Amino acid sequence: MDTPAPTRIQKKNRAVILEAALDVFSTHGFRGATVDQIAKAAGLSKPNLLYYFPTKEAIHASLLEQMLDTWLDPLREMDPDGAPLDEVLAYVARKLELSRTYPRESRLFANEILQGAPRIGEVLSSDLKALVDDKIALLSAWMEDGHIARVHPYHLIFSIWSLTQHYADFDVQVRAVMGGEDPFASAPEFIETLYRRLLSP
Amino acid sequence: MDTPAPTRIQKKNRAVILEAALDVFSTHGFRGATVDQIAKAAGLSKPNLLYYFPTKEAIHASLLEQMLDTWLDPLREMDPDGAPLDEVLAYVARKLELSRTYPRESRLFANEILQGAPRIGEVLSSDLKALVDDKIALLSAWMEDGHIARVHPYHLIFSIWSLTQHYADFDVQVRAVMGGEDPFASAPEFIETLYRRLLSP
DNA sequence: TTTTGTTTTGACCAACTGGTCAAACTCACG
DNA sequence: CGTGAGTTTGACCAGTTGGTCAAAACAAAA
Repeated sequence: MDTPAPTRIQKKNRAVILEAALDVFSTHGFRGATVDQIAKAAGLSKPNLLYYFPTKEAIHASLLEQMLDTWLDPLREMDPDGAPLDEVLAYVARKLELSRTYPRESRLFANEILQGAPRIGEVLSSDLKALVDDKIALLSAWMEDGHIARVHPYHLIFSIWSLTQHYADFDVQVRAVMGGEDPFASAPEFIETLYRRLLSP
Repeated sequence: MDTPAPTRIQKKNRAVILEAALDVFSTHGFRGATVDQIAKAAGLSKPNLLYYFPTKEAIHASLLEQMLDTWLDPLREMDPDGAPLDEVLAYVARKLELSRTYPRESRLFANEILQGAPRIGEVLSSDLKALVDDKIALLSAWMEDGHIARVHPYHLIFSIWSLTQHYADFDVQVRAVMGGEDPFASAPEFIETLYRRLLSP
Protein backbone atom coordinates (compact mmCIF):
# COMPACT_ATOMS: atom_id res chain seq x y z
CA MET A 1 0.00 0.00 0.00
CA ASP A 2 3.07 2.22 0.07
CA THR A 3 4.46 4.07 -2.93
CA PRO A 4 8.08 3.18 -3.58
CA ALA A 5 10.56 5.97 -2.98
CA PRO A 6 11.07 7.98 -6.19
CA THR A 7 14.45 7.60 -7.85
CA ARG A 8 16.74 10.52 -8.61
CA ILE A 9 15.59 10.57 -12.25
CA GLN A 10 11.93 10.40 -11.28
CA LYS A 11 12.27 13.33 -8.92
CA LYS A 12 14.02 15.45 -11.53
CA ASN A 13 11.70 14.59 -14.41
CA ARG A 14 8.51 15.05 -12.44
CA ALA A 15 9.72 18.51 -11.44
CA VAL A 16 10.72 19.38 -15.00
CA ILE A 17 7.34 18.27 -16.28
CA LEU A 18 5.39 20.26 -13.72
CA GLU A 19 7.46 23.35 -14.46
CA ALA A 20 6.83 23.01 -18.20
CA ALA A 21 3.17 22.20 -17.71
CA LEU A 22 2.67 25.28 -15.56
CA ASP A 23 3.99 27.38 -18.40
CA VAL A 24 1.71 25.79 -20.95
CA PHE A 25 -1.47 25.41 -18.90
CA SER A 26 -1.29 28.93 -17.52
CA THR A 27 -1.16 30.52 -20.95
CA HIS A 28 -3.42 28.19 -22.92
CA GLY A 29 -5.83 26.79 -20.35
CA PHE A 30 -6.48 23.09 -19.87
CA ARG A 31 -8.05 22.33 -23.22
CA GLY A 32 -5.81 24.73 -25.09
CA ALA A 33 -2.70 22.94 -23.84
CA THR A 34 -1.52 19.79 -25.61
CA VAL A 35 0.51 16.98 -24.13
CA ASP A 36 2.95 17.28 -27.01
CA GLN A 37 3.47 20.94 -26.21
CA ILE A 38 4.21 20.18 -22.57
CA ALA A 39 6.51 17.32 -23.48
CA LYS A 40 8.48 19.49 -25.89
CA ALA A 41 8.76 22.27 -23.29
CA ALA A 42 10.00 19.71 -20.79
CA GLY A 43 12.49 18.26 -23.27
CA LEU A 44 10.88 14.82 -23.24
CA SER A 45 9.05 12.66 -25.75
CA LYS A 46 5.30 12.37 -25.29
CA PRO A 47 5.32 8.69 -24.26
CA ASN A 48 8.16 9.46 -21.89
CA LEU A 49 6.14 12.19 -20.26
CA LEU A 50 3.18 9.87 -19.92
CA TYR A 51 5.47 7.45 -18.14
CA TYR A 52 5.67 9.92 -15.25
CA PHE A 53 2.07 11.13 -15.22
CA PRO A 54 -0.73 8.80 -16.29
CA THR A 55 -2.81 11.51 -18.00
CA LYS A 56 -2.85 15.16 -18.96
CA GLU A 57 -5.55 15.55 -16.32
CA ALA A 58 -3.19 14.21 -13.63
CA ILE A 59 -0.53 16.82 -14.39
CA HIS A 60 -3.12 19.56 -14.23
CA ALA A 61 -4.57 18.27 -10.98
CA SER A 62 -1.13 18.09 -9.42
CA LEU A 63 -0.44 21.71 -10.37
CA LEU A 64 -3.78 22.94 -9.09
CA GLU A 65 -3.37 21.24 -5.76
CA GLN A 66 0.14 22.54 -5.21
CA MET A 67 -0.96 26.03 -6.24
CA LEU A 68 -4.07 26.23 -4.07
CA ASP A 69 -1.98 25.52 -1.04
CA THR A 70 0.56 28.31 -1.50
CA TRP A 71 -2.21 30.54 -2.73
CA LEU A 72 -4.16 30.47 0.50
CA ASP A 73 -1.18 30.74 2.80
CA PRO A 74 -1.23 34.54 3.08
CA LEU A 75 -4.84 34.51 4.22
CA ARG A 76 -4.14 31.78 6.77
CA GLU A 77 -1.38 33.91 8.22
CA MET A 78 -3.71 36.78 9.12
CA ASP A 79 -3.23 36.84 12.88
CA PRO A 80 -6.11 37.48 15.32
CA ASP A 81 -3.59 38.76 17.86
CA GLY A 82 -1.92 41.30 15.58
CA ALA A 83 -2.79 44.95 15.08
CA PRO A 84 -5.93 44.86 12.88
CA LEU A 85 -5.05 47.40 10.22
CA ASP A 86 -1.48 46.15 9.99
CA GLU A 87 -2.67 42.58 9.65
CA VAL A 88 -4.91 43.45 6.71
CA LEU A 89 -2.22 45.55 5.08
CA ALA A 90 0.29 42.76 5.53
CA TYR A 91 -2.13 40.30 3.95
CA VAL A 92 -2.61 42.59 0.98
CA ALA A 93 1.13 43.05 0.58
CA ARG A 94 1.80 39.32 0.74
CA LYS A 95 -0.92 38.67 -1.79
CA LEU A 96 0.47 41.24 -4.19
CA GLU A 97 3.96 39.84 -3.78
CA LEU A 98 2.57 36.43 -4.66
CA SER A 99 1.09 37.85 -7.87
CA ARG A 100 4.47 39.24 -8.79
CA THR A 101 6.43 36.13 -7.95
CA TYR A 102 4.01 33.50 -9.18
CA PRO A 103 2.00 35.04 -12.03
CA ARG A 104 1.68 31.70 -13.81
CA GLU A 105 0.05 30.13 -10.79
CA SER A 106 -2.39 33.01 -10.66
CA ARG A 107 -3.30 32.57 -14.31
CA LEU A 108 -3.66 28.83 -13.88
CA PHE A 109 -6.19 29.52 -11.16
CA ALA A 110 -7.93 32.24 -13.16
CA ASN A 111 -8.32 29.90 -16.12
CA GLU A 112 -9.89 27.28 -13.92
CA ILE A 113 -12.35 29.71 -12.34
CA LEU A 114 -13.26 31.36 -15.63
CA GLN A 115 -14.33 28.01 -16.95
CA GLY A 116 -16.65 27.44 -14.05
CA ALA A 117 -14.15 25.72 -11.74
CA PRO A 118 -15.06 22.25 -13.04
CA ARG A 119 -12.14 20.65 -11.21
CA ILE A 120 -11.98 22.62 -7.96
CA GLY A 121 -15.55 23.74 -7.47
CA GLU A 122 -15.97 21.56 -4.41
CA VAL A 123 -12.75 22.75 -2.80
CA LEU A 124 -13.98 26.30 -3.19
CA SER A 125 -17.29 25.80 -1.48
CA SER A 126 -15.85 23.63 1.29
CA ASP A 127 -12.22 24.37 2.22
CA LEU A 128 -11.97 27.87 0.80
CA LYS A 129 -15.35 28.93 2.14
CA ALA A 130 -14.46 27.61 5.60
CA LEU A 131 -11.19 29.50 5.65
CA VAL A 132 -12.80 32.69 4.42
CA ASP A 133 -15.68 32.46 6.86
CA ASP A 134 -13.19 32.12 9.67
CA LYS A 135 -11.35 35.26 8.60
CA ILE A 136 -14.62 37.07 7.95
CA ALA A 137 -15.49 36.52 11.59
CA LEU A 138 -12.17 37.99 12.60
CA LEU A 139 -12.60 41.03 10.37
CA SER A 140 -16.14 41.54 11.62
CA ALA A 141 -14.93 41.47 15.22
CA TRP A 142 -12.28 44.06 14.42
CA MET A 143 -14.95 46.26 12.85
CA GLU A 144 -17.26 45.72 15.78
CA ASP A 145 -14.53 46.87 18.14
CA GLY A 146 -13.80 49.92 16.01
CA HIS A 147 -10.26 48.87 15.10
CA ILE A 148 -10.98 49.13 11.41
CA ALA A 149 -13.78 50.85 9.51
CA ARG A 150 -17.00 48.97 9.00
CA VAL A 151 -17.36 47.66 5.43
CA HIS A 152 -18.91 44.56 3.92
CA PRO A 153 -16.30 41.95 4.91
CA TYR A 154 -16.88 39.57 2.00
CA HIS A 155 -16.41 42.34 -0.50
CA LEU A 156 -13.33 43.45 1.38
CA ILE A 157 -11.78 40.04 0.79
CA PHE A 158 -12.90 39.93 -2.84
CA SER A 159 -11.43 43.37 -3.42
CA ILE A 160 -8.06 42.20 -2.12
CA TRP A 161 -8.11 39.15 -4.35
CA SER A 162 -9.13 41.06 -7.42
CA LEU A 163 -6.79 44.01 -6.96
CA THR A 164 -3.73 41.88 -6.39
CA GLN A 165 -4.36 39.12 -8.91
CA HIS A 166 -5.22 41.62 -11.59
CA TYR A 167 -1.54 42.40 -12.04
CA ALA A 168 -0.78 38.77 -12.78
CA ASP A 169 -3.87 37.76 -14.73
CA PHE A 170 -4.19 40.89 -16.87
CA ASP A 171 -0.47 41.49 -17.11
CA VAL A 172 -0.53 41.97 -20.90
CA GLN A 173 -3.26 44.55 -20.69
CA VAL A 174 -1.65 46.40 -17.81
CA ARG A 175 1.67 46.59 -19.63
CA ALA A 176 0.05 47.54 -22.94
CA VAL A 177 -1.66 50.48 -21.28
CA MET A 178 1.24 51.60 -19.08
CA GLY A 179 3.78 51.39 -21.87
CA GLY A 180 7.27 50.70 -20.60
CA GLU A 181 6.60 51.46 -16.92
CA ASP A 182 6.80 48.56 -14.48
CA PRO A 183 3.42 48.14 -12.79
CA PHE A 184 4.90 46.45 -9.74
CA ALA A 185 7.04 49.47 -8.99
CA SER A 186 4.08 51.65 -8.07
CA ALA A 187 1.32 49.12 -7.30
CA PRO A 188 2.25 48.36 -3.67
CA GLU A 189 2.07 51.99 -2.61
CA PHE A 190 -1.23 52.58 -4.41
CA ILE A 191 -2.84 49.54 -2.90
CA GLU A 192 -1.61 50.28 0.59
CA THR A 193 -2.96 53.80 0.32
CA LEU A 194 -6.27 52.43 -0.87
CA TYR A 195 -6.71 50.09 2.07
CA ARG A 196 -5.44 52.62 4.57
CA ARG A 197 -8.07 55.11 3.48
CA LEU A 198 -10.77 52.50 3.25
CA LEU A 199 -10.15 50.91 6.62
CA SER A 200 -8.86 53.66 8.88
CA PRO A 201 -11.52 53.91 11.55
CA MET B 1 -17.71 46.31 -53.72
CA ASP B 2 -20.92 46.37 -51.66
CA THR B 3 -22.17 43.54 -49.45
CA PRO B 4 -25.68 42.49 -50.44
CA ALA B 5 -28.37 43.26 -47.87
CA PRO B 6 -28.76 40.29 -45.47
CA THR B 7 -31.99 38.34 -45.80
CA ARG B 8 -34.37 37.76 -42.92
CA ILE B 9 -32.96 34.29 -42.37
CA GLN B 10 -29.39 35.51 -42.50
CA LYS B 11 -30.08 38.17 -39.92
CA LYS B 12 -31.73 35.74 -37.58
CA ASN B 13 -29.16 32.96 -37.92
CA ARG B 14 -26.16 35.20 -37.59
CA ALA B 15 -27.62 36.55 -34.36
CA VAL B 16 -28.43 33.06 -33.08
CA ILE B 17 -24.89 31.90 -33.86
CA LEU B 18 -23.24 34.84 -32.12
CA GLU B 19 -25.42 34.34 -29.08
CA ALA B 20 -24.55 30.65 -28.89
CA ALA B 21 -20.88 31.30 -29.60
CA LEU B 22 -20.68 33.85 -26.80
CA ASP B 23 -21.95 31.22 -24.41
CA VAL B 24 -19.42 28.65 -25.53
CA PHE B 25 -16.37 30.86 -26.03
CA SER B 26 -16.83 32.65 -22.73
CA THR B 27 -16.84 29.45 -20.73
CA HIS B 28 -14.33 27.36 -22.67
CA GLY B 29 -12.02 29.90 -24.29
CA PHE B 30 -11.19 29.93 -27.97
CA ARG B 31 -9.36 26.64 -28.21
CA GLY B 32 -11.61 24.95 -25.70
CA ALA B 33 -14.68 25.71 -27.78
CA THR B 34 -15.56 23.51 -30.73
CA VAL B 35 -17.52 24.47 -33.81
CA ASP B 36 -19.78 21.49 -33.23
CA GLN B 37 -20.56 22.72 -29.73
CA ILE B 38 -21.48 26.16 -31.00
CA ALA B 39 -23.56 24.71 -33.81
CA LYS B 40 -25.48 22.48 -31.45
CA ALA B 41 -26.07 25.38 -29.05
CA ALA B 42 -27.35 27.43 -31.98
CA GLY B 43 -29.59 24.62 -33.20
CA LEU B 44 -27.80 24.32 -36.53
CA SER B 45 -25.68 21.70 -38.25
CA LYS B 46 -21.97 22.38 -38.43
CA PRO B 47 -21.85 22.94 -42.20
CA ASN B 48 -24.87 25.18 -41.88
CA LEU B 49 -23.11 27.29 -39.29
CA LEU B 50 -20.06 27.54 -41.51
CA TYR B 51 -22.32 28.82 -44.25
CA TYR B 52 -22.85 31.97 -42.19
CA PHE B 53 -19.32 32.42 -40.82
CA PRO B 54 -16.34 31.27 -42.87
CA THR B 55 -14.31 30.07 -39.86
CA LYS B 56 -14.39 29.59 -36.12
CA GLU B 57 -11.91 32.43 -35.94
CA ALA B 58 -14.36 34.76 -37.72
CA ILE B 59 -17.09 34.16 -35.17
CA HIS B 60 -14.69 34.83 -32.36
CA ALA B 61 -13.37 38.00 -33.97
CA SER B 62 -16.89 39.26 -34.52
CA LEU B 63 -17.70 38.75 -30.85
CA LEU B 64 -14.52 40.39 -29.63
CA GLU B 65 -15.03 43.44 -31.77
CA GLN B 66 -18.63 43.91 -30.71
CA MET B 67 -17.65 43.42 -27.07
CA LEU B 68 -14.69 45.80 -26.99
CA ASP B 69 -16.92 48.57 -28.20
CA THR B 70 -19.57 48.30 -25.49
CA TRP B 71 -16.84 47.54 -22.99
CA LEU B 72 -15.08 50.86 -23.38
CA ASP B 73 -18.19 52.99 -23.58
CA PRO B 74 -18.40 53.75 -19.84
CA LEU B 75 -14.85 55.10 -19.84
CA ARG B 76 -15.52 57.25 -22.91
CA GLU B 77 -18.48 58.77 -21.12
CA MET B 78 -16.38 60.17 -18.27
CA ASP B 79 -17.06 63.85 -18.71
CA PRO B 80 -14.36 66.53 -18.25
CA ASP B 81 -17.10 69.05 -17.44
CA GLY B 82 -18.78 67.02 -14.72
CA ALA B 83 -18.09 67.05 -10.99
CA PRO B 84 -14.84 65.05 -10.65
CA LEU B 85 -15.71 62.68 -7.83
CA ASP B 86 -19.19 62.09 -9.23
CA GLU B 87 -17.78 61.36 -12.65
CA VAL B 88 -15.45 58.71 -11.30
CA LEU B 89 -18.16 57.18 -9.14
CA ALA B 90 -20.51 57.13 -12.11
CA TYR B 91 -17.87 55.40 -14.21
CA VAL B 92 -17.37 52.78 -11.53
CA ALA B 93 -21.10 52.22 -11.22
CA ARG B 94 -21.57 51.85 -14.98
CA LYS B 95 -18.68 49.42 -15.14
CA LEU B 96 -20.09 47.30 -12.35
CA GLU B 97 -23.49 47.32 -13.99
CA LEU B 98 -21.87 46.10 -17.18
CA SER B 99 -20.32 43.19 -15.28
CA ARG B 100 -23.70 42.25 -13.95
CA THR B 101 -25.53 42.56 -17.26
CA TYR B 102 -22.88 41.15 -19.58
CA PRO B 103 -20.82 38.67 -17.57
CA ARG B 104 -20.18 36.50 -20.61
CA GLU B 105 -18.64 39.38 -22.50
CA SER B 106 -16.40 40.03 -19.53
CA ARG B 107 -15.26 36.43 -19.45
CA LEU B 108 -14.69 36.39 -23.18
CA PHE B 109 -12.37 39.33 -22.71
CA ALA B 110 -10.68 37.81 -19.67
CA ASN B 111 -9.99 34.61 -21.59
CA GLU B 112 -8.39 36.55 -24.39
CA ILE B 113 -6.16 38.58 -22.05
CA LEU B 114 -5.18 35.60 -19.95
CA GLN B 115 -3.83 33.91 -23.04
CA GLY B 116 -1.67 36.87 -23.85
CA ALA B 117 -4.18 38.78 -25.98
CA PRO B 118 -3.00 37.11 -29.22
CA ARG B 119 -5.92 38.55 -31.18
CA ILE B 120 -6.36 41.99 -29.65
CA GLY B 121 -2.90 42.84 -28.42
CA GLU B 122 -2.52 45.62 -30.94
CA VAL B 123 -5.88 47.15 -30.15
CA LEU B 124 -4.86 47.29 -26.51
CA SER B 125 -1.61 49.13 -27.07
CA SER B 126 -3.09 51.51 -29.64
CA ASP B 127 -6.79 52.29 -29.22
CA LEU B 128 -7.16 51.32 -25.58
CA LYS B 129 -3.92 52.97 -24.53
CA ALA B 130 -4.92 56.17 -26.33
CA LEU B 131 -8.30 56.26 -24.64
CA VAL B 132 -6.82 55.56 -21.23
CA ASP B 133 -4.06 58.12 -21.64
CA ASP B 134 -6.68 60.69 -22.47
CA LYS B 135 -8.63 59.93 -19.31
CA ILE B 136 -5.44 59.71 -17.26
CA ALA B 137 -4.74 63.30 -18.24
CA LEU B 138 -8.20 64.27 -17.09
CA LEU B 139 -7.83 62.48 -13.76
CA SER B 140 -4.40 64.00 -13.23
CA ALA B 141 -5.80 67.46 -13.84
CA TRP B 142 -8.54 66.85 -11.31
CA MET B 143 -5.94 65.74 -8.78
CA GLU B 144 -3.75 68.73 -9.57
CA ASP B 145 -6.67 71.02 -8.88
CA GLY B 146 -7.45 69.26 -5.62
CA HIS B 147 -10.87 68.01 -6.72
CA ILE B 148 -9.98 64.43 -5.94
CA ALA B 149 -7.18 62.95 -3.86
CA ARG B 150 -3.82 62.41 -5.50
CA VAL B 151 -3.21 58.73 -6.30
CA HIS B 152 -1.40 56.93 -9.11
CA PRO B 153 -3.89 57.42 -11.95
CA TYR B 154 -3.03 54.27 -13.91
CA HIS B 155 -3.52 52.13 -10.86
CA LEU B 156 -6.76 53.94 -10.16
CA ILE B 157 -8.06 52.83 -13.55
CA PHE B 158 -6.76 49.30 -13.11
CA SER B 159 -8.40 49.06 -9.72
CA ILE B 160 -11.74 50.00 -11.22
CA TRP B 161 -11.40 47.41 -13.95
CA SER B 162 -10.32 44.67 -11.61
CA LEU B 163 -12.86 45.36 -8.87
CA THR B 164 -15.81 45.48 -11.22
CA GLN B 165 -14.88 42.67 -13.59
CA HIS B 166 -14.03 40.37 -10.72
CA TYR B 167 -17.73 39.81 -10.10
CA ALA B 168 -18.22 38.56 -13.64
CA ASP B 169 -14.97 36.70 -14.21
CA PHE B 170 -14.74 35.00 -10.82
CA ASP B 171 -18.48 34.61 -10.39
CA VAL B 172 -18.23 30.93 -9.42
CA GLN B 173 -15.69 31.63 -6.74
CA VAL B 174 -17.55 34.62 -5.38
CA ARG B 175 -20.77 32.64 -5.13
CA ALA B 176 -19.05 29.59 -3.67
CA VAL B 177 -17.63 31.71 -0.88
CA MET B 178 -20.70 33.84 -0.22
CA GLY B 179 -23.08 30.91 -0.20
CA GLY B 180 -26.57 31.86 -1.23
CA GLU B 181 -26.17 35.63 -0.91
CA ASP B 182 -26.30 37.67 -4.12
CA PRO B 183 -23.00 39.50 -4.55
CA PHE B 184 -24.52 42.20 -6.71
CA ALA B 185 -26.87 43.21 -3.93
CA SER B 186 -24.10 44.56 -1.75
CA ALA B 187 -21.25 45.18 -4.18
CA PRO B 188 -22.32 48.61 -5.47
CA GLU B 189 -22.41 50.13 -2.01
CA PHE B 190 -19.08 48.63 -1.01
CA ILE B 191 -17.34 49.84 -4.14
CA GLU B 192 -18.82 53.31 -3.92
CA THR B 193 -17.65 53.57 -0.31
CA LEU B 194 -14.21 52.41 -1.34
CA TYR B 195 -13.79 55.06 -4.02
CA ARG B 196 -15.35 57.78 -1.90
CA ARG B 197 -12.83 57.18 0.85
CA LEU B 198 -9.94 56.78 -1.57
CA LEU B 199 -10.65 59.88 -3.61
CA SER B 200 -12.24 62.38 -1.25
CA PRO B 201 -9.73 65.23 -1.17
C1' DT C 1 29.72 -9.85 -16.90
C1' DT C 2 25.26 -10.95 -16.05
C1' DT C 3 20.99 -9.81 -14.32
C1' DT C 4 17.27 -7.09 -12.95
C1' DG C 5 14.66 -3.13 -12.79
C1' DT C 6 14.12 1.54 -14.70
C1' DT C 7 13.76 4.71 -18.48
C1' DT C 8 13.05 5.96 -23.32
C1' DT C 9 11.21 5.60 -27.80
C1' DG C 10 9.02 4.72 -32.61
C1' DA C 11 5.05 3.07 -34.37
C1' DC C 12 0.52 2.97 -33.79
C1' DC C 13 -4.65 3.84 -32.72
C1' DA C 14 -9.29 5.59 -32.20
C1' DA C 15 -11.62 9.77 -31.36
C1' DC C 16 -12.10 14.39 -32.44
C1' DT C 17 -11.07 18.69 -34.86
C1' DG C 18 -12.02 22.52 -38.36
C1' DG C 19 -13.43 22.71 -42.73
C1' DT C 20 -15.17 21.19 -47.75
C1' DC C 21 -18.43 19.88 -51.25
C1' DA C 22 -21.93 18.34 -54.20
C1' DA C 23 -26.42 17.36 -53.88
C1' DA C 24 -30.81 18.24 -52.00
C1' DC C 25 -34.18 21.15 -50.12
C1' DT C 26 -36.86 25.58 -49.26
C1' DC C 27 -38.47 29.94 -50.29
C1' DA C 28 -39.97 34.19 -52.49
C1' DC C 29 -41.48 36.10 -56.49
C1' DG C 30 -42.99 36.51 -61.31
C1' DC D 1 -47.26 26.89 -61.08
C1' DG D 2 -42.04 27.43 -62.19
C1' DT D 3 -37.60 29.10 -61.59
C1' DG D 4 -33.59 30.88 -59.60
C1' DA D 5 -31.49 32.26 -55.56
C1' DG D 6 -30.82 31.26 -50.86
C1' DT D 7 -30.41 27.49 -47.38
C1' DT D 8 -29.43 22.95 -45.37
C1' DT D 9 -27.27 18.58 -45.05
C1' DG D 10 -24.74 13.86 -45.17
C1' DA D 11 -20.64 12.20 -46.44
C1' DC D 12 -16.17 13.09 -46.39
C1' DC D 13 -11.15 14.65 -45.51
C1' DA D 14 -6.66 15.68 -43.62
C1' DG D 15 -4.54 17.04 -39.44
C1' DT D 16 -4.39 16.80 -34.48
C1' DT D 17 -5.33 14.89 -30.09
C1' DG D 18 -4.66 11.91 -25.76
C1' DG D 19 -3.06 7.71 -24.96
C1' DT D 20 -1.01 2.62 -25.69
C1' DC D 21 2.47 -0.86 -26.35
C1' DA D 22 6.22 -3.77 -27.27
C1' DA D 23 10.69 -3.43 -27.81
C1' DA D 24 14.95 -1.21 -27.13
C1' DA D 25 18.35 1.41 -24.27
C1' DC D 26 20.16 2.35 -19.98
C1' DA D 27 21.57 1.98 -15.02
C1' DA D 28 23.11 -0.31 -11.12
C1' DA D 29 23.93 -4.01 -8.18
C1' DA D 30 25.67 -8.79 -7.85
